Amino acid sequence: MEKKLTITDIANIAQVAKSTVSRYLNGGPVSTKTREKIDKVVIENNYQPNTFAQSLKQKVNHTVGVIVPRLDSTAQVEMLRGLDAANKNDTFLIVNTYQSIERELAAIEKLRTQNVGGLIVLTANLNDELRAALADFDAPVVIQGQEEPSFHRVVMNDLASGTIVGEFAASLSPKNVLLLKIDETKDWAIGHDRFLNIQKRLSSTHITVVNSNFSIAEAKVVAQKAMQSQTFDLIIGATDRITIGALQAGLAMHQNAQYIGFGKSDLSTTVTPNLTSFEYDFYQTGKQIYKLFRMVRDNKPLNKIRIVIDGQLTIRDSTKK
Amino acid sequence: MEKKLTITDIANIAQVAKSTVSRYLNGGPVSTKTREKIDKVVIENNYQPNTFAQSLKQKVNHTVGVIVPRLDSTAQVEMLRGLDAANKNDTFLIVNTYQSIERELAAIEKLRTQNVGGLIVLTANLNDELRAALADFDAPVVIQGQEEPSFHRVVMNDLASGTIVGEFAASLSPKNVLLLKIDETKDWAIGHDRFLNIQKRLSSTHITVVNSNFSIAEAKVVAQKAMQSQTFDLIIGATDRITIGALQAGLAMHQNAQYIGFGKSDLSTTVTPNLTSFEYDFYQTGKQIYKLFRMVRDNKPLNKIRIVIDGQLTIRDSTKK
DNA sequence: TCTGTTTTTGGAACCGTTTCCATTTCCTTA
DNA sequence: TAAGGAAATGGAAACGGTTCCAAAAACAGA
Repeated sequence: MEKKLTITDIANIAQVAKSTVSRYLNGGPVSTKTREKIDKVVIENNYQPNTFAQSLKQKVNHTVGVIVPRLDSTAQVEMLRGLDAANKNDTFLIVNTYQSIERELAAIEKLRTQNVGGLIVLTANLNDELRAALADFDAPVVIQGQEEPSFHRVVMNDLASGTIVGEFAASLSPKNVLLLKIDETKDWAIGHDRFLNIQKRLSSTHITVVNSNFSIAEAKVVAQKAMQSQTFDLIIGATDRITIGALQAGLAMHQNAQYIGFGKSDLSTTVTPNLTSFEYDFYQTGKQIYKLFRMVRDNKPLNKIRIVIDGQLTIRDSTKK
Repeated sequence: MEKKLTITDIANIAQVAKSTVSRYLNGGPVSTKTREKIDKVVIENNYQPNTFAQSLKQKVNHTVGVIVPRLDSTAQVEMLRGLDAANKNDTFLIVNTYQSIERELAAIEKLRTQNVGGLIVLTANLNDELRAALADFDAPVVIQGQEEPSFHRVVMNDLASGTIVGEFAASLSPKNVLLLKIDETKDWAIGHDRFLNIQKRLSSTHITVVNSNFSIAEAKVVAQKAMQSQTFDLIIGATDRITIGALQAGLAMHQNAQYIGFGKSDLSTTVTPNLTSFEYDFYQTGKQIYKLFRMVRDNKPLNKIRIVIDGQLTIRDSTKK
């Protein structure tokens, strides 16, 4: 708990000017002799420069704001883990916006006042105001999750995924399908893209589409309501959690259906039956996001860069009668 | 993308001294007339003070490091939500340590070099090195989760909870009980305290104790192994996730048992049967942690403060035959 | 040894705020 | 209307660094 030493203290102890200490710290020209002198003092006193003073003067800073819509999601947490793993020397300021656009705007504003050196936005939903706020953010911005041509971005290939899932679903020859979606105004990628081709491939089948939110509980309620009037033999949920909600409902109501989810959570292999699921590697995706961010910050490319992440279907018990 | 305005710019435009603008910003004495003048300029230019300069000058700094062992836990995420909700004007630097002590030490060191104005540690496990690092951290520290008398802390009343759960368990008159614990060297509060009184109350019953980690998958495997040699009629898990893992195993192996968990996750009401669980309100706990932190930072109390959080048992279908 | 060039160093200014202190302005009251 | 005290204001110094520039030291070649 002792008082923190400043660069001036170090300079005094080492009998040099503080500009020399500053140069020493930043790899400027310093003679071997004085370098050793300062070395000794710095190590002995475990000196750490004050980052605020540094950032005040220097223009770039290595704090990167990360905006996350929700933390109770395996996908998001895995991406954060990927960011951490790929991270070189940045500090991430993680802000959870709880899926609220207002909170997201407030977070951006706050990060702006903190002069963060960049922004990584895991996004579910952009409106014009948000787009504007991000567009004139005064540091590099990379987004994930939505196909927004005006930003550098990492997107999941939901259109292709939908095709794969749709084809597999069709191969099961279902009679009556329940799709548990997310409202497309809440999340276009998941709400719209992910289901577009599923619906196409199942166009000759009877389909019921209902919206849920991301919680297991809500999905269960929504599924229960749908099941009251009909019997389904195939249920596809927008995420694993949603599908598990539906599975709980189905089990309780003794509906003998097959289930398909999206995502990659430990839940899919722990429920009974294990869940067939279209899986993305979110950990690797996180690494990609960081790489893209570095690219953008270092090279300031003129055109927006787009990285696409593919996934794969893993078939488990929930689609084996 | 325009250049950021400084307080000097604002002062010039408004034709006042920058000290006046500063006072205006910080609620000092300013006449109505100049207040209005400055108001206008600040709003028109969307002026935001530079936080680095502020932190440089002010002694307290409003970035608070939050160390979290894992993000894939409802409890932890809820506490973070509580922190956010109670937060006045601090910025949280969330660091996920993935339950690794080395990563936690590294995080503390890094946060120190960033001059954070305090530390909130949601902790599962402290060793001597970690204790030492936290003890001479040069800013207020508050921990949650473990009973460490040398720190300001918020702890869950696991001893009392164990008594309640133990009594309820005894009232079910089980013949053969399986306890799914956490290794006490990994998490003393959950591994030891939570189970101490459960075991006392069930001392006349046959008990099998096995360790798991926090994942559903591991719990399922561990439970399966235990169930291979015996049949249990009551299973108590250290967390809801662990209990759900056991439930999955039990269902698969057609063991007709009752189940009790700990925690407060949406999972407990979505599995079938709904889980009887001893519930803590982690959201409120998060708020308490922040309040304690503010207390400590503002008043620098001489003695360590301890706040105890009680929970309550909620009985659901999993203990109704 | 002297001059000229390069390397190292110290001093001062600056980054954008807050805060202290002295001065000015504004009210009250006599 | 003058005097006194309270409230508002401006100027300057500080916070802990970096950076510019000129001076000093070290080195090189003749």
